[in-house]
Amino acid sequence: MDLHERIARRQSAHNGGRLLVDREYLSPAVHASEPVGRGSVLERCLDALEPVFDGELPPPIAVAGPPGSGTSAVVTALFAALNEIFGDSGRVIGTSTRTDRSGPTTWFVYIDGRRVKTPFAFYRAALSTISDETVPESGIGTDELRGRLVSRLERPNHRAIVAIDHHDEPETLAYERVLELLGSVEDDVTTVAVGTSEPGDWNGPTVDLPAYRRHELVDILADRTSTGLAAGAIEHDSIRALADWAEGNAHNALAALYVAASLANEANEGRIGEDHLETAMADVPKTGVHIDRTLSLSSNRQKVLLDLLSVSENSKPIREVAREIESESSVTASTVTRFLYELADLEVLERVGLDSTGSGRRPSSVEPRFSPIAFRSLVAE
DNA sequence: GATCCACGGGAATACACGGATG
DNA sequence: CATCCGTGTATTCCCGTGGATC
Repeated sequence: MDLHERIARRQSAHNGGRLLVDREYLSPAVHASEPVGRGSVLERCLDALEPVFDGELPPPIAVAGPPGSGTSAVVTALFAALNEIFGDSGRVIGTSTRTDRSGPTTWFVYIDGRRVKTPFAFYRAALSTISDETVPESGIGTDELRGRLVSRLERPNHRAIVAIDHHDEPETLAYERVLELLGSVEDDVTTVAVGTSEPGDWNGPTVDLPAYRRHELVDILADRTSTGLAAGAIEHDSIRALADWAEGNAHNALAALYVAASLANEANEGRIGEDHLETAMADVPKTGVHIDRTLSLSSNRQKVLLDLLSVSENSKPIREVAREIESESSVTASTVTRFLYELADLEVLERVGLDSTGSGRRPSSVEPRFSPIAFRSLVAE
């Protein structure tokens, strides 16, 4: 966004008296194109990738940090920038950095394990970064796609660095699986494993991210509010309160900010009040999962989640919840039940044991491990 | 026609508990 | 007393089908 655009948004915000200037910039599911407050981490990542600058491939690297510590934010930003410089997408963009460069082509491929879960999807995602031809979505075999990837990488002076993000979450592409899929081109590819922990029996270099410190969280929140909200829409004290509450978890801080802003906006108030902040912090579970985990689900699961939120005031057995959801949707209770168990396996829901009501096995209930208000708002888009 | 894979439903299995059995 | 059994529930698992795309 250039300066004119910023000013225009600010102006329209004042004219319309609107609180939300840029909803997307406030979204906890969207990474900033340039991470705030992670300069030293970026440097350490570049250190680990140093051989690239000499036209070599570095050894496999792990990037690990606790939830909300910015691992994804750092890697997505870094890979986008590096791919601009070292990749060769075939696009005719004559940036100065590009024309100065000589030497081998190195693509920086970012794979989001939450959305890329099958071999077919993996090859497809990799190819779309590496090649500028359009990659079919179906109607073509997985072997065919692998063949295209291999032939592209086997050419001299062509190689790739593949980041596999969220490799240690349930049902995502595991790191070992990616290694298998890359087996036939392993000499031309190196990997970056991004997650909350290193892959099993890891003995390569690791870039460890610490949780954000308080003032860093304040900077992140201030950056988002200055662009996303009308001027003066939030007190600096409120930002500090959010940062304190989030205890280093940037996702939780941003989610609560987003919820508070949404509440104030819906109430047609020009600024975020104390009550909005309180409600927001209560709505975002501190030990929950990233909101993007819910957003990466298929639409029918999201629908079931929405129904669950509207149905379950107090914790009821899964069987009853499923029956109520059945009446609002087109699927049977049996299918809803299975979805709810699956969502619990994905850690999106938490199973809560209930007291036995009679004979038979003890029922359990499910509760969201994400912010309901943020989910409703983000899914509606 | 080929291919991927999301969908959906119900079958199969696991568990809890009380009561019968050895 | 220890174990088995039957019944009722909860949970997991499997697999055929069809939409979308090429």
